[in-house]
Amino acid sequence: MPAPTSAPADPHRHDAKPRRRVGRPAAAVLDQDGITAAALQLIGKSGYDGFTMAALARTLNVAPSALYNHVSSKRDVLVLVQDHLTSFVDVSNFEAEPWDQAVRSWAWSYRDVFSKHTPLIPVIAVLPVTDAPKTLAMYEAVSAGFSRAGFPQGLIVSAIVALESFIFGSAYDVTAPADIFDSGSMADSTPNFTAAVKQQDLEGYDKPADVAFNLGLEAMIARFGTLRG
Amino acid sequence: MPAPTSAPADPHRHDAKPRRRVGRPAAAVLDQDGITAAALQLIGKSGYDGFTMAALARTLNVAPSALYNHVSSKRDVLVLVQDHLTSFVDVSNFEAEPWDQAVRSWAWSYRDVFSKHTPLIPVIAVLPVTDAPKTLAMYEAVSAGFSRAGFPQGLIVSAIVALESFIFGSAYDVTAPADIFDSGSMADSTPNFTAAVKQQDLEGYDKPADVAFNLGLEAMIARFGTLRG
DNA sequence: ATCGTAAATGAACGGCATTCATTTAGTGGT
DNA sequence: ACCACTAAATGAATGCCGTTCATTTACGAT
Repeated sequence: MPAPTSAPADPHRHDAKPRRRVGRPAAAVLDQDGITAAALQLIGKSGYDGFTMAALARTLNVAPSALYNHVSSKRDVLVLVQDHLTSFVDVSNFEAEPWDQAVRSWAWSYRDVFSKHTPLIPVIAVLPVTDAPKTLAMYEAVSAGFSRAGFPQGLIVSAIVALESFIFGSAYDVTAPADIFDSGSMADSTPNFTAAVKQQDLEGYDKPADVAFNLGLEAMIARFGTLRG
Repeated sequence: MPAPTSAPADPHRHDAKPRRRVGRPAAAVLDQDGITAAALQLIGKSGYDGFTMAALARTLNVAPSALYNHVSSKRDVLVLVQDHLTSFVDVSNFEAEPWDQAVRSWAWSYRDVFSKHTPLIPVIAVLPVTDAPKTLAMYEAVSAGFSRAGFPQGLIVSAIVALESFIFGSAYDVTAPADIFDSGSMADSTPNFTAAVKQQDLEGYDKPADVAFNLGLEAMIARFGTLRG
């Protein structure tokens, strides 16, 4: 039976709250840039776990299905975010500084940007550059720098890819827990490794991920430098 | 109305098929090794997209919920698979061959194994070694090799991490589409990059991913070799 | 004026990992 | 020999999630 105070059911009655607007709005409230910005903000606040199409729609005050008028999938949104983030990577030094300095600042900033966005790495790694204009612009700036520095034309892409692979792998490394190499109760059966880990802990001023990144990056810079004509 | 030939509903009647067995089986049909093997086989057949707990259970002739008596999550299964795969990585050369040769064969086999399993990389990269005994065994073999080769104790872990980061990043690279760098209609605005890609295509006998991996790996081997005491 | 279309809604769908009450059959203790 | 305990299965249910679709509406062009 109905609650005593409730009015009888009437499908046509007016609610206290006005009906939510439906249909074409006065001006479009959504576009790809707005979606990208909202996505980036949501990811910053809730991480990639909390980043769902429903949550994204909520921050935009819109129904989830409305998003699909502007993007074709969640992956699409991730691509937009990825491309936007790439514009934060520092390529400025390829214009003024010497080649090795430029590579260094490029690589460090690239790693730093994506170490906070490792879930994008599987997306980037297989994404055609056509779908990511800002990323393409980065490649242009970097390869122009390599070219100007006298790098053999046929090796430029390979060298960039090698550096990029190292950068992506190292971005994961940044997010690893500090005690990831603690062998715990199995220390007895792994004496060499356990000793190496202990020694590293003793010597390390900097964060282990930074030491490893520096080591690999300098190796590549040194060796690739000898390839310049 | 019921179909003419159907018997009246009777909750106690015996079906033609015997009731599915419920409750404790004569002998346990599941264990972690069996789950790991089945998971690996399923991934091989259906890829990581087709790899669901329901599908895994189906291949084992078991209800999905039964899996949770032996693993605590899907991630758990992925960890088991990851650890198993690591035993396919070749560390044998650290015992007989010179250091640089050993690193080479280790790195190539490591990359080859996980290039077919890139969805595991985010799992490995942050996984405490305690949870992956075979992975820990690999680290022991590798760090023993570095130690025997006269590598300074405090740098061994950093060097391995740098190599590993490069390996993981390069594993993604293997899976990238061949025309990933085709700049298409934007070629005009990226002359340097477009030229570099074209030149690479002309010169390349080997697969681009292999050229890049070789380039980076040899850079690291050469540089790290100079650190040995 | 009218017509087409862009852009919103909300209901529905299928799939996913995971949880839970329940059932059963071995195991170990008395 | 009996009983209590527990390991290991079932299947129903839960709560998300990404995505689709019919429907509604208002702007802009003809």
